[in-house]
Amino acid sequence: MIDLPTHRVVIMSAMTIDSTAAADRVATGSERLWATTVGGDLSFLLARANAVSLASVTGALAELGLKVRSYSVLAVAANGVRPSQRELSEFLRLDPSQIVALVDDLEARKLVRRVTDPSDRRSKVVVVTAEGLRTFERAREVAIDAEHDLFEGFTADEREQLRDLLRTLAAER
Amino acid sequence: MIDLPTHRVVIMSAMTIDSTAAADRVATGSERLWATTVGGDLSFLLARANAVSLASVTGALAELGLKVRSYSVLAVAANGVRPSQRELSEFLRLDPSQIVALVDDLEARKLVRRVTDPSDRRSKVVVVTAEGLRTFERAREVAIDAEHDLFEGFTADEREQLRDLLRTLAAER
DNA sequence: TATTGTTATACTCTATAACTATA
DNA sequence: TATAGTTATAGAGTATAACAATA
Repeated sequence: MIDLPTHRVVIMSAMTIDSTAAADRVATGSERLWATTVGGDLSFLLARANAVSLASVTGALAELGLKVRSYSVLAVAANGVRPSQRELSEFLRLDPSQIVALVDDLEARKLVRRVTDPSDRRSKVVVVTAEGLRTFERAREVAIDAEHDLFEGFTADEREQLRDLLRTLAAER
Repeated sequence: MIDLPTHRVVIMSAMTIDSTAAADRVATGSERLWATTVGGDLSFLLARANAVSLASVTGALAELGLKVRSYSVLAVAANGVRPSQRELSEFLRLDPSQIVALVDDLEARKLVRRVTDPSDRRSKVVVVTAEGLRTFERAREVAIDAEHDLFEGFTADEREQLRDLLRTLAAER
C-alpha cells in the first residue's frame, strides 16, 4: 500500500493551517503558495485532489498488476452490464484505440473476453471471466481501502455531498 | 473557446436522468454504465470531473499559447510570492525536472525570469515580467470564463462546498 | 553529506489518421 | 455513407538516475 495521511488538514483561504499532528504531513515548503489565486481555483483543486487520489489508488492496485484504467474496464465488465468498447470509450473518456489496448491486455490475461454482439456484428461486448471476477473482487477491496484512508477525515455527509457534486460535474459534456 | 454544456444534468444512482433540453448533451450511449459500481466511486468521479474541467480549461487557454501547467506556473509567479522551483514542484505535484521545462518555456517567451535567491544561491525564484503579468491577466479571464460555464448549474453555496471539500483532499499528502 | 536545479533517457500516455468489417 | 473496432505512428507527458553548484 501507499503512504497515506491519517488526519485531515484544513487549509483556509486566509492561509491558516488547522494545526494538528497531521499538519506537517502536508506538502512541506510550499504552504505559502496556497494563498495564491490558483490555490482557490476549482479547476486547480480538482486537478490536485485527483492527483492525490490517483496516486493512492494506483499504488493500491499495483500489487494486482492493474492500473486505474484497466481496473475501470474490468470493473464495468464485472458488473455484468456487457458494455461495448464504444460505450467504454465514452464512459471512461478514452479514445476507442486506447480501449482496444486495455481490453487486449485484460483479454491476454484471461480476465475478460470479447463477444461479438449478434444484433450488430460490428460491435464487441466486453464480458468478465470467472477469474476476472475474482481479480476484480480483490481489486475492489484494495481500492475501497485506499479510498477509505483518503477520506478518513470526511464525515459520511461530506462524502455524500462530494459524491453528488462530482457526479453532476462528471456527467457534463 | 471550447464547446461547453449550458445546462446541468443530474444523474441519479438509480439511473434516472433529469430530462431537460440538455439531456442529450451528456455522453451519448453510455448512460447505462453509470449504474455500475465505478459510477459511484469517488476516485472515478474525481477523475472524470477533472477530465471534464481539464478539457474545458485547456481549450480556453490554447488561444494564449498556454497549457494548464504553464498557466499554473505563471499564475503562481504573477501573484508575487516568488516561488522557488522546488516549491512549485511540491505545490503542483510535478517532478523538479518538469518544472525546469515549464520555466524554460515561459522564460524563453519572456513571461517570467529566474532570479537566484541571494540567501541560498542553489535556489532559483521565479518572478513574473510585465509582459507575463499582462498575459496572465488575459489568461485568468478566459480561465474564469471557462470555469464559470462549467459550474453554471451550481449554486454559489454548492461551489463553496465543493471548494472546501476539494481543498481538504488536495492538501493531503 | 544533503539539497537545488539541470540534463539525459527510457517509458507511458495521448491524439490522429487510415484501414476493415459490418450496417 | 456511416459506425465499431483496429492498427500504426508521432507527439506529449512522466519517471528515473546521474551530475554540477551550493549549503
